[in-house]
Order: sequence, then C-alpha cells, then structure tokens
Amino acid sequence: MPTRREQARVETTERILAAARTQLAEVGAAALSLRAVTREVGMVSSAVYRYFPSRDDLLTALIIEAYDAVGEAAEGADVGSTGLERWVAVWRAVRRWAHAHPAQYALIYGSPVPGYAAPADTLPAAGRVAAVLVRIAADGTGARDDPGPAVRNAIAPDVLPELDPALAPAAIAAFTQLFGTVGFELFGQYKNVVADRDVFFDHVARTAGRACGL
Amino acid sequence: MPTRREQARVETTERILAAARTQLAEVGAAALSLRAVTREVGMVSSAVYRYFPSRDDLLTALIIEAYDAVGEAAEGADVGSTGLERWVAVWRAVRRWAHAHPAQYALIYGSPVPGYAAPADTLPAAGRVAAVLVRIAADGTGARDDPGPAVRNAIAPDVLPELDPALAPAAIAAFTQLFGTVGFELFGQYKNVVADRDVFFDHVARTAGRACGL
DNA sequence: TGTACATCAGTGAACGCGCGTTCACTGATGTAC
DNA sequence: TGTACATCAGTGAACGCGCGTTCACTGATGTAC
Repeated sequence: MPTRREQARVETTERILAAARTQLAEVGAAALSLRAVTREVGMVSSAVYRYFPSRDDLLTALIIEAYDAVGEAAEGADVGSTGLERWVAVWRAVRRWAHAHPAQYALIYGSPVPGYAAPADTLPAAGRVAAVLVRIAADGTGARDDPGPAVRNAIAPDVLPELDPALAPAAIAAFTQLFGTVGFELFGQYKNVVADRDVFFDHVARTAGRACGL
Repeated sequence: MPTRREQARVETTERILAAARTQLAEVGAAALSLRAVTREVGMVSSAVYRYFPSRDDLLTALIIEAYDAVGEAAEGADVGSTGLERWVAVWRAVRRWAHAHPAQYALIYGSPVPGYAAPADTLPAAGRVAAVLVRIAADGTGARDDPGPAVRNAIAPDVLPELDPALAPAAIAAFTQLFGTVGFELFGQYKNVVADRDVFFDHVARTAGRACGL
C-alpha cells in the first residue's frame, strides 16, 4: 500500500506534467519554462527540482509520454478488422491523435529542440506505432514486388525481423509517408493545396498499404 | 548608380542575415536572439532596428531566403535529363541542400515557431520546389491510374493547373514523401532503421516518380 | 563648386521582464524501537 | 502505543544571466540651391 507521501508524489508529478503539456501547447518546446510550469501548478519555482532534476529531464518525460500516447492510439485502433481496412484504421488513429495533440506531435515528430539530445530512454516508446504497422504488413496477402538486394540491404539489419525483407523498404517509406502527411497537414503546408484532407489522407493511406502488400 | 549609403545598407543587411543564419544553426529559430545577432555583426543591439522593424520580420526574411535557396537548388538540378532521371536529380538536389543547411530546412519544413505567424510574403518562394516537380510530372509518359473523382476533388482547384487532375494526388503525395523522408533522416528518426540512406532515398524517389507517371 | 539643410546609420543608456538553478530553512510525514 | 529520529516536499531569497524594444544623441552622408 502506498504511503500518503508516495501518493502525493505521484499526484504532484502528474500535475506538473499536465501543466507542462499546457505550456508546450502555448509556447512550444524550445520556450517551455520551468517557472511558468510551476506557476501554473501553484508551487514555487524551485519546488520542481524535487520531481525533475532539470528542464531537460522534464522534456524527456514529455517526449516519452507523447510517444506512448500515439503508440497507444495506434494499438487501440488495431482491432476488429483485417488487411487494408486494419491498416487504414491505424493510420486514421494516428492522425486523429495528432490533431487532438498538435504540440505533442510537434515535440516528437517535428524539428528537434536545439541543445537538447534525447536520451536512449525514449527509444522503446518511439517504436510502438511502427511496430503496429509492421505487424499488419507482415500479415498481408497482396502482391509485393522485391526492390532488389541493393535496396533491401539499405535497411538496418534486425530492425524488422518479423517482416519479409522485400517489404521492409516499403514499410519504412509508408511510415515516413504517414508522419509526413500528418505533419504537413498540421504545420500548414497543405494550405490552399489540399481541400478535403480526410479524403486525401485515406487515399494516401490506402496507396501506402497496397505498396506494403495489403 | 547606388550611393555609398545605399551600398552600405545592402552590405549591412546581408551581414545581419548571415549572422542570423549562423545563430539559427546554433540555437534554432525559437531561441534566435536579436542581441546575439548584432553581437556577431559587431554592432550595438538597437542598431538592428534600422534594418528590421522587429524580430519577427527578421525571421520572415530568413524563411523567404531559405525557401528561395531550396527552390534554386531544385531548379538548378532540373537540367540535362528527362523523365525519371530528371525527377530523381531534383529530389537529390533538395536532399543535398537540406543536408548542407539543416537549420534552414528545419525553419521552413519543421514544426512552426510558436507565436510566429508567417505572412503571405513567404508563399511564392514556398512554392518553387513543388513547381519544379509538377513540371516534370506533367511531361511524364508512363502509366497513371486515376484515383477516381472523390480523390481528385480533394485537391484544391486551380492549385496545379498544368497537371492532369488524375495525377495531382500522386504529385502531392510525392511532394510530401520527399520532405518527409528528408526530414526523418535529418531529425534522427532513421537512426538504427535505415543504414544506407543514399540508396534508400533514391529508391523512394524512383518509386514516387513512377507513381506520378514517370 | 561651395554652402545650408535634411536624412539616416549607429551609439549607449535605460525600461521591465523572465529565465534555470542553488541553498539554507521549516514543518509535515514516515520509521524503528 | 508512544517517543525519537530520519526523510523529504515545499518555501523564499538570491545568484547571474539574457532578452526585445525605446529613445535622445552624434556624426557621417546626401541633396538642393
């Protein structure tokens, strides 16, 4: 059973992270300020150091949180359908999450925060969406054309062990296309270019899925 | 004939922009500081206001500069070959420019600077790379499959007047794929995933080109 | 060509502001006997 | 169950720092006559 202290610590940590998320949405990662966060929480600025040893550690926590959140969204959408339907459902879930949390999306898939180097702790969480897509592609039954040994060997060995090596380049290209499309939409590059983004996105998703043998 | 004053003004403006580019590479757009820029130029901080009315105007100038620079790189590569070769040459030029100028790339294709709204002045420069790609696709002779009226209508009208409407969705997806791939490479998402990025990139470029009827 | 005035680049001081982090402290909570 | 001590969350003051922008000024450059 957790002591009162342990309980309070968990709660306060969550309050700090929530305030940090709000700050993130308002001013972005580069301008995220510990003082503003603690002000919002209602504690004195130095108190945050009882929870996070520095600003960078708070950023790292936010990054892991965000990766886990998209990852969960993707995993949660991977139920109840098969093949191309299943693939499109996951794409849509990622997109929906991004639209609901643009600042967190920018934090993990946008330009890196200068002067901040993400530690290795973020890597497992970062791979969750890709893992879902690869799992779906691995179950595919459609046509797949082998890009040849040169391209196959361009992919890091052991990165997608469950997947037919001939499919790996297409899978990584699809992964890139997913985040590229969502990012362009979110960051305003489709202004005056793509009118109906739902339809366009679904089209891109299906095209990428077919290229992955679905 | 320009007066000494006019000449000096042009030179000083260029020195300020050059210092701003250096700053951009060091600390990123969000942290770019007028004081640091003027320090590097060797003038007093208030002097910059003779050249740019505010920090945001300096940022705008940097953005337009960057769009023009990639645009020029793309246009400069669009010579001496045809079809898929020509397409791949332009892709490579964009990638090469991005690798040479990662901070400027992040400024225009990365997450937007919070609190900064790009004015309409940036739009013409922003379209140059896309214009080159569309020109190449319009000359294509390969197979093209029509995605159907629903998807065709998802594209904003008049955005690509020179292009077969059946090709427009593929062209925009290709455009997205180009900047998505370059961005992922630059921002570290391919770490431990793509080993030979030259080969992978060329493969993606060719695949996208074929999808655009090349 | 020379003079009188207007323009404008750059200076230096000042404004009010916010930042990350350290440190000695108080008082509440938890633990061992 | 009660007491003595240890742990630790949060305080408040301070550190040294950098920021964007304004303003009155000096002195060089340009223009009109």
